[in-house]
This record gives sequence, C-alpha cells and structure tokens, in this order.
Amino acid sequence: MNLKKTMVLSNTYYYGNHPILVAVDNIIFGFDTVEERLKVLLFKRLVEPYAGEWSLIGSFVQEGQNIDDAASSVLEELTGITGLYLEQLKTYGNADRDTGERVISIAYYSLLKLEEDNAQLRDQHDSFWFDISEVPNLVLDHGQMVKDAIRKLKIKARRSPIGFELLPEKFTLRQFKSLYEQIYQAEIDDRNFRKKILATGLLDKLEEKDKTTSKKGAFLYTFNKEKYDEYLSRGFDIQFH
Amino acid sequence: MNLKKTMVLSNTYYYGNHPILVAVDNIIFGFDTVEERLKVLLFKRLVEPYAGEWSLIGSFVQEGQNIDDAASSVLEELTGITGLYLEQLKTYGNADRDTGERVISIAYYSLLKLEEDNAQLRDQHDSFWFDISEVPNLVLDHGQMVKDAIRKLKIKARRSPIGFELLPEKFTLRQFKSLYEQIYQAEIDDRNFRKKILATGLLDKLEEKDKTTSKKGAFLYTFNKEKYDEYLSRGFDIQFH
DNA sequence: TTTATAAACGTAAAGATAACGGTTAATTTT
DNA sequence: AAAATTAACCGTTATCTTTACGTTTATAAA
Repeated sequence: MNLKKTMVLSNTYYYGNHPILVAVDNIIFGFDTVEERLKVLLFKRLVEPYAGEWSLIGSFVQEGQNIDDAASSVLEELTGITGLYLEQLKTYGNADRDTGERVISIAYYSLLKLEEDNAQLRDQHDSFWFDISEVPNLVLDHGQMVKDAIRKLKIKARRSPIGFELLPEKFTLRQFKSLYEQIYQAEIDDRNFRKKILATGLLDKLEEKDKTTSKKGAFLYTFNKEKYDEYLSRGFDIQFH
Repeated sequence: MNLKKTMVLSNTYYYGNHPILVAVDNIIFGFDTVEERLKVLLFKRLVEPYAGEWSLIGSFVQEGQNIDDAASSVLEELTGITGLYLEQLKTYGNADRDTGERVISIAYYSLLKLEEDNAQLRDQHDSFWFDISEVPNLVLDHGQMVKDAIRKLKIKARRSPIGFELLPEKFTLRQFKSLYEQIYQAEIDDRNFRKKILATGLLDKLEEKDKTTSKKGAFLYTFNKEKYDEYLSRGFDIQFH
C-alpha cells in the first residue's frame, strides 16, 4: 500500500486493518563464573501447545501495556529483580511462524549476574541454563532468536563493557577474560587481555584475592562506576576476537 | 506473567489475549552524488490524522502478510524497484505512541541509489528528500525512528561496505569519501581515505573519468562483486570517524 | 625442599593510523 | 602563450596499537 492509497482511507485510517496478537520473548543470558561458561535460560513447556519442548520465556503484550514493559515484567516476575539489563533484539513476524494463531513476537535479550543464589533462577524442573554452544532444539523460531541474540551480543561486547552486567560485583581478570572467550568462542592471550582491559581504566583493583583457581590467588577487581558511565555516554570500543 | 501462569491457560493459550494493530514504517536513505549529501525521504501527509505534517512512509501489516513483506511492499510500490536493501531497525510499541488507536510500529530502514531519473523517487508535492542534518519535526515518534536509523547506519557502515547500496554503479573516490563524511558528519583526510579504501581490494578502477568537480578529472570506480560478497560472508570492518 | 602452576609483569617486531608535504593534469585567467 | 589555479593523486614519517611470546612470582601440594 503506498501513501496515496493510504490517504484515501482518510477517516477510516485505522479501520479495516487487521489486529494481530503480539508477544514478547526473552533471551536471558547469564555468565557462570564458576564453570566459566556463558549460559542461556530455557524453559521446558509443560502443556500444549508444544508440551515437552524447550522454549524461551515470554508473554503476550496486554492491552495498554508498553512492549518494553511486557518484556521487563517477564524478567522481573521470573527473577524478582528489577532494573536488569534488557534490550530489544528483533521482531519476528512471518505470518506462519506460530502454528496456531498468528503471533508477532518482539524478542528481547537480557544480561544478568548468575552468581547469586536466587531460588527462582536455579535450575528447576521446567527451566535450565544451557551453555550457549549446546542449545537444544527449540519451539517455533526460538532457535533463530537465540542465534540472533548471540550474534548481537558479540557486536554489543565490542561497543559496551558488557562485563558490568554479566560479572559479579567482584571478579578476577581470569573470569573477565573467560567471559570474552565465551562470547567470541575463541582463545585470548592472557597478557594481552590484561594489558588492554586495564588500559581502559574501567577496573579498580581490590586488596582481596580469589584462590579457587590457583595457589597464588588472583586479585579481585570491581568496575569503576564513574569510568563506566563515562564510556557509556562517550562510546566504548574494544576488540578481542 | 511468568511461565507457570501462562501454562495454566493451557488450551486457552491464544484466547483472552488482546490483538493489536501492527504497522511497518520505513526510513528510506539515499545518497545524492551531485550534492554529496545523505538524504532521507519524508512524506507530507495530505489528510487526517496529522494532515500537513511530515512523516515516514508505512502501512499496516495485513492479515497473512509477513512483516518483512509488508515493509518491502511499501518500498516496491513507491519506487517500482524490487530487491532494494531493507533491514529491520527496531519496533516501537509504547501503548500511547499513536494518539488514535493503539498501533505497534516495526521500523525498517532502506538504502538506495539516488542517481536514477526515477520519477517516483524525485521530489514531489507530497514527498521530499531531506538532508539528514535537516530533518523537520515528524509525526508521532517518527523523529526518534529517524534518529535511531541514523545511529544504526553509522554502526552498519563500519561493518559492511554500505557504498555498494548507496553509490551508483560508477563513482569517484571523492563521492565515496563524501558518503562516509555524511554518515559520520566528520571530515576525512583525502589521502588516508584513498589508501584505506583501496587496500580493501573492493574497488576496480575504470578507464573513464568524471570531470564534474575538477579540471583534471577523477577516475571512476566500481565495486568488485566477488570481493564484496567475500566481505559480506567473512565480515568487514572499516573505521573512518 | 622441590615441584607445579596460575598469576603477574615485560618486551620487541609488525601492523595500522594520523598528520601532512609534494606532484600531476587539466582548465581558466592573464 | 604563459601563468595561475585546483582537484586529484602519490608518498613519507611519527605515533599508537596489536600480536606473539619470554620471564618472574607466590603459593600449595608432592
């Protein structure tokens, strides 16, 4: 329909068009600092449609509800945490993507710290944290959504200090390096990583050490919030893959 | 709504949810090689709602129509050209973004060559190519859409040889440079640009010269399609700003 | 006391970037 | 006909960045 045809509708601008069910789906990433693995949270569907199959978590967009609010509600009700990192990924809208009624899905991805013993986030009978290299077959086009989210995360990690959302308050350089290694699925040279990441000034070294992976112990670091905010506003660019 | 609550709905999985009008809006970019300006195509609305105001072109997503097809239809019916570059930008879905009925809009952006004497692409009484630095006030959240599209284009231009979509078949290095200058709204050193862009191997030098901007004349170049496809699949990275 | 190993520190060669000077080919002006 | 003009084109160097890899340190376990 081009503009002129649309214009003819005039008073009937909205009328005669076909409303469609709209949902949000959420690709939830978490970094396991113990296993040093990037994970994605998936859900086993208990009932029809697609009972027994793995899927993302989502919900329908309700009357009067902003789409961003629909996405953050899903996340908040799942985790009990507000203000988690959440960003729109892409909208999936092939007419036949849902085998039941037509549903357009707006996919979001979120990043969260996976250290806390948050009961709701623990593996449950109906949800599981999958290694991003071992995602099972998913319902509908959710597999494509996860693929697209991982691709987006790679790009995001270059232009934003993503560790701030994925690492715990205190972390070792080893953990930070392994986060990048997981995202890019590639080895990073230890010494070069250290140099580059410390040169940003983003990290404050603490007195404390973590001895879980070595006899010597590795110093813990935190993000310098001021530097972090500065990079967020002025732009950030780092490359590891 | 978390998964368990959703599950309880079971057979009524789709039932009870609220269908919403969904539209696509298109941010159409064109590079004017004569003026050496990056332009965006906007439309003066002739009738209500918002008569007399500038807006993007769009359409409602029809029953059974894929969202990507809705977006490409708008573009094809406007230009008469198929296969133009078109990519999804972002979905805008605040409940109150449309002052009439609720409409969720999926924004797309497209890139096209602006040289051809295509009547439909010329400035008309109801449409106009605006310099990207001189975009007027737009209807609803269309101004934000254009802003977001320009931001996306900057990122896109780093990771893809965008000139292929925006420049004519034959072009000068001057024109290619000015395209990047327009995208990044910054001056680029002539000699460094030439070195960097030629080093990619993307360009084939022709015998022909263009004398419109100098006495000496500037050699024309074309994209090497093989190299271009290679970069598209293996990844591209160039920085000018 | 020795061994083992992650952590931490350092260096040098190669490559990329930024800044800028000089030459060329043609037209326009004198 | 000669001089002036100007975009186009070519080249150099200093500086920063990246890559690759060698060395030392602190501690627990053998």
